[in-house]
Parts: sequence; structure tokens; C-alpha cells
Amino acid sequence: MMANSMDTVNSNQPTQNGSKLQPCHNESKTNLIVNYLPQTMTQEEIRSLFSSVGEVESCKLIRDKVTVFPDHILNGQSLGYAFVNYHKAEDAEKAVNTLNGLRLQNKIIKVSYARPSSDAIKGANLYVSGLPKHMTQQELEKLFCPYGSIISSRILHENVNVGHLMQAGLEDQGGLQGPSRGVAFIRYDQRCEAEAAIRELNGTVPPGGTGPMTVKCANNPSNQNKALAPLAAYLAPASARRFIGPAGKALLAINKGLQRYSPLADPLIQGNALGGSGWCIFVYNIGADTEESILWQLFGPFGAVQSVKIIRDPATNKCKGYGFVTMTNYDEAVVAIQSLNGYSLNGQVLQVSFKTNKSKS
DNA sequence: CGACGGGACGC
DNA sequence: CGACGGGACGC
Repeated sequence: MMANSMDTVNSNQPTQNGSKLQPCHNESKTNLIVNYLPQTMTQEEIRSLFSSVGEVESCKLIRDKVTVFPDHILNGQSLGYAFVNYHKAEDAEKAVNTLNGLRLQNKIIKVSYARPSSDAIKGANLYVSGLPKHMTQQELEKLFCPYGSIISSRILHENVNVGHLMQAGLEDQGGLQGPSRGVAFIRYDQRCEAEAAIRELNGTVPPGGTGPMTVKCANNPSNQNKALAPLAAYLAPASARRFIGPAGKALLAINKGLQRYSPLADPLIQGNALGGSGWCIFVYNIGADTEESILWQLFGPFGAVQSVKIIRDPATNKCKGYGFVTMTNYDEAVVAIQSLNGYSLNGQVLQVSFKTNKSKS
């Protein structure tokens, strides 16, 4: 089956692009990249696994970095991949042969040679928006493959409201994703390939599309944008605390004595661009003079709120009676909805539910 | 008495 | 189905 076109180019291949000199000590034959690791697997567990094949020189699990404040950087979640460098090339080869495709928990890991690190492979990840909603991953790759070797591609999808399934832990069984958001990532082998794709494709109308798409460099995944969103969750009352992991506890420790902090007043939260990855809640029957801060006050106590939006009449700037709140975590969103639906605000009874797709897309 | 933006950066 | 790095050569 060709379902998995995710890894279009296998990075095991001897670098066809490199008649260039390799780094002095020939790391390209000993250094491996391991993808699709289970979320919970630690660096030590990975090292242990790969040590079963041969002596490991180094092992590095890549983790998200969470910036709490400019002077507090914490290791966050595993990004699901790691680098394992062996002392001996033969051990690396054996690891590829014996560990690639190994099933660990619910994942099939991929073990392949790491491309030599260089500036040429940095910045090769593209963010694409404005794609037709019906475009498939195959069509997407066909559109982008003329400009270089595609390492991976991914179309982002809407969340789909199937809470009972998610709670049963079945979300990994596949098939539950919602419609395309018209947004995708394309990773090329080389930065220059990505740059060529931007030059050639940005602003053009994709096949089957009705308007121009945007093709640009993707943001660096581990940067400060994420910083304050987790903070809102960790400072929230008990409802959210149950879900805190080790990183959250560290955050809590750091934030002791910061009672003063209020997400309501924080422009980085109010104006954030995190929207789209969380659970969007429709809030109806709010008064004409309702402001964003009211929604923050209402929803903040239930957990991590990513964004808040009051819909206004552009002419009068008066609220049209509804707004949207995006929360990060499904469980917290459910509790917020259950708690706030029917709540009386300034004499009006709120109707609160997950957002539906009634818009004129 | 009316009823689901706009822009989107992956867990 | 799934995001291809890495602060540090320093007392």
C-alpha cells in the first residue's frame, strides 16, 4: 500500500547531492536519525535500545523548548525523533537493518542515516496556506516535487468532535481527522530547493484552486511563540491541574508567587496566533457591549485558552451577539462548555457549544 | 427570536 | 499516522 507517502525520500540514500566533502571524521556512516518514536520514550530508553546493537557514542532526543520568560527555557515534549551516533559504522548499519520498522507501543519507528548537518539543510521546511480543501497529499507533492526532493509533507486537518472516541484512546486508530484546513508543510532536502519553490509557487493558483496560495518558510517549531499559552493552563484552577506533566510541574515551581500574572492583560496571549490547533467554542447570546476580557474571565478558569474573539459589526463596532474561544485541551473545553452553557451573563442566558461549520467557507 | 470570524505553524 | 539537531571547547 502506498498510504504512507509521508517520507517521500528516504534519507538513507548516499547523498546524491554531495560530491562535497564530508566532515572530517566520517560521521555520515555512524550517525542515525530515528523518527516516529513514541511520545513517552526517554533519551535513556532510546540509548538503551540502540546499545543492544553496539556501542553508542551519543544519543540525543530532540525536545520542544518551552520559553516561559526570557530567562527560563525548559525542555518540553519529545518531538518524536532522535539522533544516535555509533562508534562503528558496522553497528550503525546493523541498527538500520534490525531496528528500522520496529514497533514500539503504537509507533513504527524509522531508523535511517542522518544527513550530514549543514546550513544547506536548514530552513528547508515550508508552510503553505490557501490550498484547495480537496487537495490530497499526493497532489500536493506533485505540485511541489519539481523544485526538489521532498523529505516529508503534511496537510493539516480540522479537529473533529469525537470526544467519546478520544477519551477511549482510539484517536490513533486513524480516520478521525476532519476536513483539510488548506494548510500544509513541505520539507525539502535542501534549503535552496525550498527557496525555489517559494519563488515559483508563492502567489500562484494551485490546480483546482480558486485563489492564490501562500508559500513561505515555516516558523521554527521551538520558539517563544508558545511561551505563554502553557502558562495560562498551569495557572488555572484545579480543573487543569490534573493534566499537568513533569514539564508543567517545573513551570508551576517557577511560577510560584506569580499570582499577579493575569492572562487577561497579556497582549502576547490576547493577540496570539496559536489559533487553529485547539478546540474552537462558539459562544452565543453575549451582549452588544461584550468585550474580549469577559470571555477570558469566563473561560480562563477551565484551562488553557488560546484565543478569544468577539464578532462585531464593522460599522458600529458593536458585538453581533457571539464570539469564539479556542481552548487547547479537549477535556477542559468540554468542562467549560458544560459549565458555561446556560450561564446567565448580564441577564442573558449564554449558549455555549463547540463551533460548527456553518460558515460560508 | 436572533445563531458559527478570520486566518491559519504540526503534539 | 507521526515536525530531520545540536547553544556552548568553557574553570
